[in-house]
This record gives sequence, structure tokens and C-alpha cells, in this order.
Amino acid sequence: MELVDFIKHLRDAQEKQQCVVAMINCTSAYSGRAEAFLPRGDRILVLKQDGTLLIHQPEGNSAVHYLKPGCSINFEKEADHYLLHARSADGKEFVDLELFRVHDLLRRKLDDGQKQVLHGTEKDMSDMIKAQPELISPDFKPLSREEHTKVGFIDVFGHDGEGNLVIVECKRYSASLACVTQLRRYVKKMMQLRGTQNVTGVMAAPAVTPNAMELLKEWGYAWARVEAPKRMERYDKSQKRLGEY
Amino acid sequence: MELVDFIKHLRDAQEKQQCVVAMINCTSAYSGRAEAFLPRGDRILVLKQDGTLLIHQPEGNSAVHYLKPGCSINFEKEADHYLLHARSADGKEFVDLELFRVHDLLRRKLDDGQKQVLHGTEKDMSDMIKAQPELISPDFKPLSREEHTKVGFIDVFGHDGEGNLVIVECKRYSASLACVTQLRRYVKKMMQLRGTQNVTGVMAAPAVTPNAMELLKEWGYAWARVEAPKRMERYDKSQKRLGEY
DNA sequence: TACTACATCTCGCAT
DNA sequence: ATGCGAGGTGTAGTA
Repeated sequence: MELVDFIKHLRDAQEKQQCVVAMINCTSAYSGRAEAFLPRGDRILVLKQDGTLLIHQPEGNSAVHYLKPGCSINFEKEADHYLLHARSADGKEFVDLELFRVHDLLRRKLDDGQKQVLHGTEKDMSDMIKAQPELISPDFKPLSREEHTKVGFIDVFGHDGEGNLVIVECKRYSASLACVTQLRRYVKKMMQLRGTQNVTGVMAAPAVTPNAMELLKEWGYAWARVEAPKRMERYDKSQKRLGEY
Repeated sequence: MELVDFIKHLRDAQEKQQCVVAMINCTSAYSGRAEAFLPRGDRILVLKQDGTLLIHQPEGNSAVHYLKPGCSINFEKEADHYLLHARSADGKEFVDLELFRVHDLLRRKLDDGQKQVLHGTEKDMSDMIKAQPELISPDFKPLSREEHTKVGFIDVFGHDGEGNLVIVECKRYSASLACVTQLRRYVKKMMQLRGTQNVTGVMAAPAVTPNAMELLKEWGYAWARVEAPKRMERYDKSQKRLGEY
């Protein structure tokens, strides 16, 4: 395809709110939060109807260059190629292509508007724990009201049978150092707010990395072995084993 | 396009190591680390030559469903549609489409193999600080060898003029609570290893959030205002005009 | 393989 | 707008 025709396609598509997908040969550069340059090669360009720009290499999961919805595009003719300048909505980020070839192109207005529903999140974990507090420990009693504004974003908050406040931090994956220090922050903040030392923490996660476990023990917090529930295995009783040490 | 032809295209493309891009109408479901379902709508499907699968909605930056390189694909015929089953290389993740329509399709072997060079990273910041230690403080002296194995991943390590060890943590963006606790971990660990209390921390970042600053002060650490260096801060004239604010 | 931390992270929510 | 934390985070580096 002639480059000049490609440009017409792109302009026309933006006007008609169509998505464009093209296989092109180009260099690609990004400038904004960082600076990056990618030498010439074949790539996939996607320009969505909301002004999202994606440049994908023919391998790998992630886009190599991209701009968020709302970007605007300009062209400039050079000797043997065109420059494509894309600018983000806030004018702070740029993707610049030297466009040598357009192998193929598709354009069409796509009709969607659906939103996906996701299960097995951290939120689902904390809901499960509120419904089955014995997943944390035999005497754990969750409190109905949530502590959101004051201390941060505590997943589950309650008390044990011995007059201690208990803060539960849920992680859907193996809990790392950063997760344990996050729990620590919440416990400390709660102690400050309530003016008491009788606050402890529980890490609810399928696993805890060795270094993180060391920290957890050092601070006297517990680990409860809990997996994020998936819709298919809804709140299944096989998880009732608790992994306190 | 007939669905049966689409399937032939996909099979043939995988055999020939071609990239495929298509505009389709489908439902899409993910199962693996979580569970998700997206009702019927128009989407962009990308199947790369390395077996990367991407499903994009016509708006938004991120792929709604995806599988990493190496996925395998199977088909099943239903009454008025085809099922497309994609399975990750490790067999633990699945993307399932109910494919009702294929509006358009492109396929081609793309020739790339380039890797991008990125500047303005945290690594670039720490290199800059090693070369210009006065960015941290007038008396900061970086030590040549890096503490990587022992304490963790310290960005810059040195000492001041008063016999204190100094640990510098670089962040390319406004430093948050988690960043300060990360610095804290390194300082504590270093105190333990060296058996001294004369260790302090410096957060090198363009900004620090209010709560993070509070923690920083509480622990007696300093903030050095440093920005990540960018090496190509030159744009052509058309961009300069657009980018001024 | 597991752990750690960066990322142009993105995204949503709440202040 | 900013702060904060989750994410199917992905990706690279290292032990």
C-alpha cells in the first residue's frame, strides 16, 4: 500500500471512529516518562477508535510503545518515508514512527461496550474470610464495619478471644517482603489510633516467601493458608484447613 | 468471512509462523489464575508468530484477555458459532472464545528482532548519582562496590563525612509509603550486617507523597530531590510547538 | 525454579 | 488531581 493512502485511511478512520490495525515496517521512538528507540523492523500498529495507540513487535506479550486513549496524530513527508507523530492527550508523551512500508491494513467501527466480570480477586478472598472467619483461626471474629478511611485499606478487621484487635491482609499469591511490611504499617497505624499495643496481624495467602516469613515471625504475626476462591469452586470446604504455625 | 475459513487461516498461519490480526465478534472467557467472562461484542484478536494471544476491546489501553508466548489453539464447531480454545504453554491457563463472526483478517510473517533501548530508568538515576554524588548531599561519598547480594538490591551505597553509612533508594516517580518502607528494610538489614546503628537512608526521587514524607521524617531519613535523566530531550520543531505547556 | 524489585506499569477508587 | 493499592500484573535479573 502507498504510504499516502495509509495516511488517508488513518485520518478517515479517526474521523469515523473506526479501529485501525496495520502491519507496517518502521522505526519507533517513545518520549515522555522515559525515552526509548527501536530500530527498523516489521510491527503491528493498532489505533483504536478512542485514540489508543499500540505498537507491537511480532513476538512477546506487551506492546513496545503505546499511548493511552485520546492521542492525536500528525504526519510529515520525508524523502523515502513518512514521519508519524502521535501525541498523548495531555501533550506530555510522544510516539514517533519513521514509516517505510505498510504491508496490510484493516479498519472498521467495532461495536462492544461490554465489561468483564472477574472472580478470584483479593476482594473475593476477604469476602470469603468474613463469611468463614475460622479460615483465619478458631477464635477470630470479624467486625462488621470496615476500617477504610483511617488506617488505609484493611482487607479484614476483627478481634480474637483474648482482647486483641486482628488485622488481616489478603494476598492471592505468595506473600513477599513488601506484603508483610504493608501489614506492619496497618498494625502500627491501628495501635496509634486506638492507643493500644493489643493489635496483631495475620497474613492470609496461599504461601509466604522465606524472607517474608522471617519478618512475619519477627513481628509476631501469623500466616493463615488461604487461597483465592474461584467462582467454579465457590467457597468450597476443602480450604478449611488453616496453616497457622 | 466464513468461520471455517478463519480457522484454516489460523492453522495455516501458525504452521507458517505468521502473525494474524482479525476483527471479530465473540464472547471471551479466561480461566487460570482467576476466572473472567466478557459478553459478546466486537474485538480485535492478535495471534503472534510466537504463540502470543491478545484479545483487545475497541477501547482502552490493555488487552482484556491474553496468553503468553507458546499457547496452543483448538476449535470446536457449535450450532451457530465456533468455540476457540486457547491453552497456555504450561497448561494452566485458558482463553475460550465463542466466535460468531470474523469481520476481517490479516496474516503475514513479520520480520523484526530488534530490541529497544530505554533511558530514564531507575538504573539511569543511580548511575547519575554515582557520577554526581553532590545530588544527594555535599558530603556524600559513594562506595564503588555495590551491595547486591547481601542486603538486597541497594541502588546506591556510600557514606557521609561523619562516619555514617548511607543507603540511597532511587524512585523515578513520587515516592510512596511502600518506597519508604523498602528503604527502611535496607537500612535495618545493613545495621544488622554491620553491627552498627550508624546507617541512614536517603530517598532520591522527584517528589515524596505527604504520608511517605511523614514516615521518612519519623525514621530520620532524608529526601534528595532528583529526577530521572533523559538523554534524548530533543524533539523536532513540530513537536516542540505541540509539547509546550 | 523461586524470589525480588522495576515498569512509559495500568486500573480503579477514594480523598 | 493526587494518593494508594490491586493486578490474570509482565519483565528482567539473580541465587
